[in-house]
Amino acid sequence: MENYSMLFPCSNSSSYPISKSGVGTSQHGFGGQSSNAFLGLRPSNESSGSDHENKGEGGRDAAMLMSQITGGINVSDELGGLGNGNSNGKKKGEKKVRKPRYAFQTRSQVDILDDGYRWRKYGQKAVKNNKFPRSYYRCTHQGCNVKKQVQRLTKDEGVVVTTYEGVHTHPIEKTTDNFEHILSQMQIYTPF
DNA sequence: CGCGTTTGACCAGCGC
DNA sequence: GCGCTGGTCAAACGCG
Repeated sequence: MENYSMLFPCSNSSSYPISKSGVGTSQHGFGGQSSNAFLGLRPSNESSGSDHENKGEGGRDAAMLMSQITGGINVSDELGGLGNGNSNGKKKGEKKVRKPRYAFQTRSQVDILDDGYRWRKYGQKAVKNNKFPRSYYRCTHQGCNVKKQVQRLTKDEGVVVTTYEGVHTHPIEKTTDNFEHILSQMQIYTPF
């Protein structure tokens, strides 16, 4: 994963100069943890197999726009009933099916990128080797189980790493005029 | 009052 | 087996 090709090589957005220094996250291992890839994600090629959930409403999904960075990793199955009464979040005996995750980093003053969807924060954790906490968000749309994690890099406080998990099953909720602007800030890497 | 955030606790996976 | 860490829950709280 050392080789991430930049799909959106930071256009010359004047207001948000992107330093190439903070780019090679994989080299630094994201705070020194696993050398695998983004946030410990592993690049894999089985993502194609998960098309049962990849129907992204005509590609409006932000994660799809960002294109895939880290391949599908198997997370906990349908995420469905984690906690609801069911003590065991996972079923025994069943192999866990992970949803593909898409990670990208942006240089932004704010942690929360307004990608047009409504997110509800459901957790925050201090991460090892990182002085900034990681925030966990879930899409508030009914039936949509998309999650995302937002974390700021210790090495470069201006860089925010967002990891999407899953694909939205509904159209975008509000138009984001500044979405292009966000895209212009984005640096995306794909394992090739 | 409804919705979203905060925060501590809990649980499971993984490495040693 | 134990401890660490990441991920999630859920009650309390805040804000519009």
